Amino acid sequence: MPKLGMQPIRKEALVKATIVEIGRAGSLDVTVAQIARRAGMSTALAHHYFGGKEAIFLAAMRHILSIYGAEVRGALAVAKTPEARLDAIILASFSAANFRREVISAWLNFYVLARTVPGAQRLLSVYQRRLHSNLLAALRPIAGAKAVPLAHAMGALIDGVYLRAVLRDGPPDGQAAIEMLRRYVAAELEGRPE
Amino acid sequence: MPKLGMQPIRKEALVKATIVEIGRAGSLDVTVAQIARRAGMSTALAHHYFGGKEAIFLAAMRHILSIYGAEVRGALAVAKTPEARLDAIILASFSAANFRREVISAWLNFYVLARTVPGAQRLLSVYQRRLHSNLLAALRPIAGAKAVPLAHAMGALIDGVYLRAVLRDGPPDGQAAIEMLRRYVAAELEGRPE
DNA sequence: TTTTTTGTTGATTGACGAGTCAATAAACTT
DNA sequence: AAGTTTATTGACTCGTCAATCAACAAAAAA
Repeated sequence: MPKLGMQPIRKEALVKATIVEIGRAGSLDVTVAQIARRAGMSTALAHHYFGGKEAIFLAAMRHILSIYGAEVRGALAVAKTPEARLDAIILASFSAANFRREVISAWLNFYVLARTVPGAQRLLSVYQRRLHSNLLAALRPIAGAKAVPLAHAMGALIDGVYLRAVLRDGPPDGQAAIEMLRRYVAAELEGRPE
Repeated sequence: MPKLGMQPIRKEALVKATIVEIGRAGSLDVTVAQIARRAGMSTALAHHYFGGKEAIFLAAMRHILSIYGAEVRGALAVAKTPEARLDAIILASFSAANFRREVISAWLNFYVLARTVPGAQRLLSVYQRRLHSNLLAALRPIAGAKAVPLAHAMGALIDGVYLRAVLRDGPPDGQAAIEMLRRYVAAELEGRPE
């Protein structure tokens, strides 16, 4: 029963299954068989479409980062003031779509993957640079010379909150994370400038 | 030529070798054979002394956390004011001993390990609770009601800085990290209290 | 001196997992 | 209708690795 045009459907199913399985396992120790089973196909088919495990992982990572990127872009598009833009980035970073157990778990493991696989390293760098430049663009008009160090600190803080969310059990608290970030920004901005 | 009292020596060698190997590999995908070879013994001996791979990992993790803990304790002992205590924690967190490539890499991977292995989870929780209570004790007298959220944020920020250090290549910049933390604390504290 | 304890390893086992292949089948092309 | 491309899988290969075992050696205890 070979219906045609299966490729994109299968690939998407595999990518989503990969994220779920990494979330479940809590590590990259996930077999192609597990992923394929969850996606409802044989391991051979998974290999057929992606060529190898690493390619599957990279596709899953790209998927997560692209969703995050799209969400940030969307929120930035409607934000008119620098303050609103900054808040948009914060909100997108901890939105229900991104700040979910499995996604965070996958994201942590992609950090580990980036230590080994150059492709993953590159993807993560892109994400970090984009985050940084978005933060900087929003901060420059309102934070003056503080903008650069503040952007760095915010990036690190966001990553740190993600990291900690993964360890606690129970659902991650996006609202608390958002408040933590807002509080920090407010503290830095209300001080005397320069 | 069985000299006696080898156990502690062998164990220590294995623990150190484990940290090095995890740092090199950038992941927990390290074989017992690799660890044993670096420690200068056979795999069978490694199993003999530790019983299994997981126990070796846990011992390595305990080792890293205990060094960090000792350093914090030492620095706190000589700090007299709350400000000095806070700074002591910051300094210890990014000291030359702890803020090293292999150690950071191992530490990141222990975070991943904690998602799977209850023993690792427990160790990490202990570390986090201790860090939090140390921060809180130092902050309470100088930050008032802000102390609790500030302590949470500092913990997350420290973790985030660690996380980011692992991705950049080249040696991690402890000085920059220290300045980031100090700047953060200063910003939060200089605002009007409460 | 026999026995027990501690140290040590080469060789082996047993499991598991990534990737390949050959084969089957249905759709599209010519 | 014959040929080609796409979809799909069960079975297999090959490598790796954690863990175990049997054996040997030397020190300490009996």
